[in-house]
Amino acid sequence: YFECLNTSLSLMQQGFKWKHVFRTPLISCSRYPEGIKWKFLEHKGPVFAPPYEPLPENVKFYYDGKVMKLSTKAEEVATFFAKMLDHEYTTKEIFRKNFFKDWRKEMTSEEKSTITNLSKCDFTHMSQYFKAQSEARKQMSKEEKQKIKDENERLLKEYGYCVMDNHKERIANFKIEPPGLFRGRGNHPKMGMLKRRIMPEDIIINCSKDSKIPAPPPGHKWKEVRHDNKVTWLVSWTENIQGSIKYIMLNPSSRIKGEKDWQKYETARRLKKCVDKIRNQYREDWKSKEMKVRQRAVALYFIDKLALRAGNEKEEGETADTVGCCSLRVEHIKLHPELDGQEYVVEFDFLGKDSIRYYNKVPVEKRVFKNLQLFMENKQPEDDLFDRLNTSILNKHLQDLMEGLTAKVFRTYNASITLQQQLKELTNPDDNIPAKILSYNRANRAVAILCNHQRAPPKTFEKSMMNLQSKIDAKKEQLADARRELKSAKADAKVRRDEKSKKTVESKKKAVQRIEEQLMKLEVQATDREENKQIALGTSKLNYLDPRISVAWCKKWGIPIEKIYNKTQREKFAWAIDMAEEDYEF
DNA sequence: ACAAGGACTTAGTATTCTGTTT
DNA sequence: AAACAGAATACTAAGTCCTTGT
Repeated sequence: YFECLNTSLSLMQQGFKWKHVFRTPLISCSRYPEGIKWKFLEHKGPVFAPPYEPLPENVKFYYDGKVMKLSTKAEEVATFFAKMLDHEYTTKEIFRKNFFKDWRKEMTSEEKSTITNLSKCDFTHMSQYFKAQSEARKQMSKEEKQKIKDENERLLKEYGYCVMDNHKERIANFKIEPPGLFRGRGNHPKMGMLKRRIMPEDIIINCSKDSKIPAPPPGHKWKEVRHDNKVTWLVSWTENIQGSIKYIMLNPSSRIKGEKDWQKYETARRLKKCVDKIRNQYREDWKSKEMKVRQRAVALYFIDKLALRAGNEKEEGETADTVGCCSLRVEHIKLHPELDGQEYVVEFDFLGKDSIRYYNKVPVEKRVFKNLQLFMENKQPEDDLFDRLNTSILNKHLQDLMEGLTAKVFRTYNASITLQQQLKELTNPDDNIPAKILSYNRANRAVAILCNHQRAPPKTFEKSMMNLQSKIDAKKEQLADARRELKSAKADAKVRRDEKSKKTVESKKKAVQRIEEQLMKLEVQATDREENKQIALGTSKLNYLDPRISVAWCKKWGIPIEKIYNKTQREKFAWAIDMAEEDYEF
């Protein structure tokens, strides 16, 4: 499939146009021997962050009330802080401590001996300068803005694409992350640390031997050039906060990402075939003599039922304290033999990925409840709930149950199956298109809730809700007016009985209908938005829902695909849009 | 068997773009 | 033309899971 697609695309890029392209889905993804990701790879290397531009002389930094001229290096780091001055981060103790420590490392020995207390540093002038700058940027003339746009386009054209196996592919992140202050999420012990500037000497280039190897910037050298076709990345470097590796990789629309995505959903569909067996198995295991097996079975039950993440162990003090299923601690759950008329309720309260809170009260089966009581016996709140279990034990077990099965497949499977089933349940054939789309969004929302995909309510939420409401009110009045007009036109027509007044009645009728439709659309919009206040639909749409389900649904109900997927999403899911027919079953 | 390293997916937020209203 | 709102995109952190080395 991807072979066909890419061939037709690349020919079109050369300026040709087919009369029509028939695409035949192939069953197998990979044309390569095990582990080989490509045969040819050529690219231009990364784009580096622009060099630091020192502040103009009139922008001052004050220490202890006195003007102080900073060395270039110290000044650069100071500007990072100044740019964040309005942010809550800069009031947090850990942030300030980490920042100050790293800032001092960049100072001259003179500066170091003078600047000993962050509270005595006054960045406000610098901050004002940056605010003025960004204001000025907004006020730029059309021509100036166009110039910047053109330059960005040139950069994208030159560095934003690579050639992988005869096909020109878009690169996802060809720009190297600029230096700045690290902003972790949640209560991160490293917040405020200096993210250092990445130089060509830090960069490993990956490309094929027979390609044109990208040239480092003048006067610089790459750290290494390698030719590893068992990986998909083009560029990598080691970041200084966690010491982890960062990569430049291809866009989701690329063959290599698309195939992988497809494969992911095929694995989840294989799970569909054996999930009943697996569920029976873990139910049996709740009774096992071995504690390890019981813990594994209860954890798997949570992963399946609640779509929890696996929960790898994390190094203490290196990251925010967050957990997943296997790393749950005793303090994260409460057992209620009875709660609000329900039996055996488990109350979950913990911080998951990105420090997003997971809070849920779930009635569970009696056996699970009894097991949990057992696991919690004689333990402190900070002890592991599943002390005989970790993700590698769990995944090894899953591998035995089904080839390619890991904990995260359950999330994909449950998300996709929920969407499919919710769509079946919620779609009303008699609804018009906006109402059907509302149903789609509700199905999507059910998944987002299952996966606990949250967002901060937009700052302007209340206001925009009020705006919408006043629009609705106005529309209602308009409708009342139109109805009145229709009524009088009807009465008029009854008296006069001529063609002209009949026509007037018809047109008034149409107007009423039109306004009714508009009103309904607005009301649907309001409901949708209200229900979506704290829920993020994007993540599940992009990562968990088999796109073929959505495509099939659109085809079945005659919904234009553009109503469900925007341009980027259509590019990512091109394979599914072409492949799925209206009878597709996940 | 276990820890560290490596590669890749998933995640929420910040910024920019675009179209509309004032 | 400015202001605004919502959508789209950019950004990069934070997970999962596999591989490698001891």
